[in-house]
Amino acid sequence: MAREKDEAKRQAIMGAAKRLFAQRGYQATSIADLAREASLPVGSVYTYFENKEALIRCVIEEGWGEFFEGLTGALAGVESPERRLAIIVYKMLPSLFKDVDLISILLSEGARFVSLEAKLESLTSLVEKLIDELAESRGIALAFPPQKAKAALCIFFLGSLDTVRLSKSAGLEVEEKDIVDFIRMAIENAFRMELPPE
Amino acid sequence: MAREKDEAKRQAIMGAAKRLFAQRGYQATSIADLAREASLPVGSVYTYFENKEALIRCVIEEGWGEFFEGLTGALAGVESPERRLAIIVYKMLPSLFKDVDLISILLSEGARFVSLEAKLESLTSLVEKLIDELAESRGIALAFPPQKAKAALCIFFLGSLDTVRLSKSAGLEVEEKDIVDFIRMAIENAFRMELPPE
Amino acid sequence: MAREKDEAKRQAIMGAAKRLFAQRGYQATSIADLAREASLPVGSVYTYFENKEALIRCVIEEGWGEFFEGLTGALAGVESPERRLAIIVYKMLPSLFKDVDLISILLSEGARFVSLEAKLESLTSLVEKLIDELAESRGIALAFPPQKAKAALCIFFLGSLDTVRLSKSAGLEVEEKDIVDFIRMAIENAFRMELPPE
Amino acid sequence: MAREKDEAKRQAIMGAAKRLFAQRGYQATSIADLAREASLPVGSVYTYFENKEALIRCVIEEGWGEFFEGLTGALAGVESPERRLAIIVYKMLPSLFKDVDLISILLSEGARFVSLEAKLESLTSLVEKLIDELAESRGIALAFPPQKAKAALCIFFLGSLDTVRLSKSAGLEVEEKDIVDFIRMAIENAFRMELPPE
DNA sequence: CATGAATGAGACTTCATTCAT
DNA sequence: AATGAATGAAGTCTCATTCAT
Repeated sequence: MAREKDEAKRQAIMGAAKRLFAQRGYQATSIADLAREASLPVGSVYTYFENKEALIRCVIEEGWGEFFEGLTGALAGVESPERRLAIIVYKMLPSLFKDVDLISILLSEGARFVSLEAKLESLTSLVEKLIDELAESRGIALAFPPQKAKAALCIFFLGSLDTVRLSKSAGLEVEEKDIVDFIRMAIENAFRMELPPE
Repeated sequence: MAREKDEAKRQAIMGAAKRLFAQRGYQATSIADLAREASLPVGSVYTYFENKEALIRCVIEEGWGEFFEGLTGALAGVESPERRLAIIVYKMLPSLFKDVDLISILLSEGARFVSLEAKLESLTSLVEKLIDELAESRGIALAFPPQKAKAALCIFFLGSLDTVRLSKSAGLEVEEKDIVDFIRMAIENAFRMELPPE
Repeated sequence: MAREKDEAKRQAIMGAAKRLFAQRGYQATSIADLAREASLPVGSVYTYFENKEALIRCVIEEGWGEFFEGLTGALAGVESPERRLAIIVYKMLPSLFKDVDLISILLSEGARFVSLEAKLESLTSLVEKLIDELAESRGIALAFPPQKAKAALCIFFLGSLDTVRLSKSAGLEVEEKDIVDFIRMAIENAFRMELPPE
Repeated sequence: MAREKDEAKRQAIMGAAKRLFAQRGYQATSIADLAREASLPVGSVYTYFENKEALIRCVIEEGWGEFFEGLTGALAGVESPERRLAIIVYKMLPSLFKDVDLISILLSEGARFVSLEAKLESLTSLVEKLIDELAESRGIALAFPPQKAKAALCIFFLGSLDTVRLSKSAGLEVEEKDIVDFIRMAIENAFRMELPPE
C-alpha cells in the first residue's frame, strides 16, 4: 500500500553510523552528520531507528551477531578440535580484524551501550570447551590451568582487537599477521601441537 | 603558598576530570559537571587549563607519566633482568590496574587525544630490551621470536588493561590476580624460568 | 454501505481526538497519537479531515451542536416556562456535565478555534427569552435586572462547566449534584418559585 | 565577582511568557518567541528558568501569589465582615480582572501545571469563613446552605474569570462592571444586606 | 480509497567559552 | 585572579502533511 520500509536505507544508515562512530566517536557524531554520510534526510534516521542510542546498539549487536554467527557457522560440522581451533585462528579472527570500525566501536563505546561481558562470556565459554576437548584428546595438562583460562582468553581476544585497532587507526606498527602468528604460537606452545594450516 | 593553593585546585580539577571522563566519557561530561565535582567555579577550570581538550590531554599524559616514571624509577638500580621483570609484573602492572579511571580513559578516549602508539612504543621497547637481556642471560631462544615480540607485548598489555577495565566497570568476572598470574605464567613458560617472588 | 464504514471511521477519529485533546491538549496530541488511539492509519485522518485544526473545530462544533440540538429538541413543544427551565436544569445541564472531555476542550482550547462567544450568545439569548416569559408570567420584577442577565448567565454557565471540569479532572471536591442544586436554588430565589421536579 | 543574576531580566522573561502564553497558548509559544519578546538571547531563558514548564509554573504561582497576598493584605485589620466582603468584591476581584493574561493562563493551562484545586480551596475556605461570620452577625440562615457554599463559590469565581477572559480576548459582550454588579447583587440578596460602597 | 514512509522545519535544551564585575 | 552569568551555535528529536504505492 504505502512505501515499505527500505532495507537499503536502513543499511545505509547503519553503514554511515559504523563508519562515523568508529572514526569520530559516538558523541562527536551528530545525526546530521550521519544523515549526510548516508545521503538521507535527517528525519529518515528516525524512521529506521528509535533514537541515536538504539542506532549504536544495533550497529554493535548486528556486527557482533554477524561475527558470532559466522563463527558458529564455520565450526558447524567440524569435528576435530584442532581444525576447529585452526578455523578460529585462521579464518574468524582475521575476518573480525578486517572490521576495524566494529572493533573500534566495541572497544571505545561498547561497554557503555551493550553488555560486552555477555559477549565475551559466550565467546570464552565456546573456546574453553574447545580447549578442554583438545587437552583431553592430546592427553596433556594445560599450560594455562583451567581457572585462568578465561583471563587468558580475554587478554588474548581483547588485546588482539586493541592491537589491531591501534595499528590501523593510530600508527601502531604491528602487522596483523604477527598478531595471528603470535596467537598460533601461544596455542601450539600450550598444547604442544601444530595447528593444521588452513 | 599561593602556588600550593593553585596546585591543589589544579589537582581537584584533574581528579574530577579523571573520574567523570572515565565514568561518563569525555563528550558527555560538561565543564559545569567538572566544576561542580571539583567544588570550584566554572571559570577556574579555564584558569588552569586552556580548554576541555587540553584538560583530557593533561589527565592522560600526567596519568601515564606517573605510571611510566614509577616504572623507570622502580627499575633504576635493579640489575638482574629477572628481578626487573618481577618488579614490572608484581608491582607496576598491579599499580596501574588500580587506576581503572585512567585505564578507561586511555582505552576509550586515549587514541583520539594523545599518541597511544608512542606510549606503547616506549613501553614495549623498554620491555623488549629486558627480554633480550633475559634471553641472552639464560642462553635460550625465545619462545616468542623477536619479530613478534612487539605484537605479543601489545596484546598482553592492552589485553590486560581491557580485561581489568571490563572486570571493574562492566561485570566481567575475571580476577585481577588471575590476570597477573597468567602473565607470570606466560613469561615463565617463554623463558623456562621462575619469576622471583616479590 | 460504504458510507456507513466511512462514518464509523470518522467517528473513531473524532472520538480519539476528543479524548486525547481533552486529556493532553491540542498541541500535545500528534496526528500519530490520534491514529493509534483510533486504530487507523495516519493517512486516514487526512481522508476525513482537512487538517488538525479542522479536526478540533469539528470536535467542538459537533459536540456543541449535539448539546444545543438536544436542548432545543427537548424544549420543543414544551409550553410552560417553568418546565422548560426544569428541563434545562435537570436534563440538559447534567447531560453536558457528563461530557467532561467536551467541556475541557471547550474551556481550554475552544476560544482559540471556534467562536465561543457566538455559542454563549445563542445559549444566553435562548435562556433570556425564557426568563422574560417567566418573569412576565409570574408578574415579578427580576432579582437579576435584565441588563445583567447575560453576565449572570455566562457566569453560571461557564462557572458550572469549569467547576465540573476541575472536579472531574483535577481533584476539586465539588459534587455535580451540588452544582445543579445551587443553580436550581438561584433560579427559585430569583423568581420566587419552585422549579417543577423532573 | 561575576555578574549577578539580574532580576530585571527575570521579570522581562516572566512578562513575555505571561503575555505570549495567554495569547497563543503554552505549547504554541516557543522559547525563541519568548526570548524575542523579552529582547534577550535564547540561552538566557535557561539562565533564569530550569525549563519551559518551570517557567509557566512560575508565571502562574507568582501571579496567583500576588493576587492572594494582595487579598489577605487588604483584609488584614479589617474587622467587619461586611467591609471585608466589600473589599473582595470592589477591590480584589476587579484587580484580578485586570490581569486577563493571568486569567487566561490559569483557565487554559493552569490545571495541567499547577494545583488549581488547592488554590480554589484556599480561596473558598477564606470566603466561607467570612460568610459564616456574616450569616451569624446578621442572624440569618444562608440562602446558600453551607454544604453548597463551595460549589457556589467555585461557580461564581471561575465563572467570573471565564466571563472576563472571554469578554476581553474573545468578543463576548459583557461588561466587567456587570459582572461585579451581579456578584454584589447575589451577595446582597443572599444576606439581605447592602454591601458598603468602597 | 488506503497506507505509512518520507520530509525538513522547528521545537527544546545544552554547553564551551568569554568577560563584566 | 576569581566568579558565574551570558551567549548562540548546534544537538537530538518531533511532527503535520504529502504522496508513492
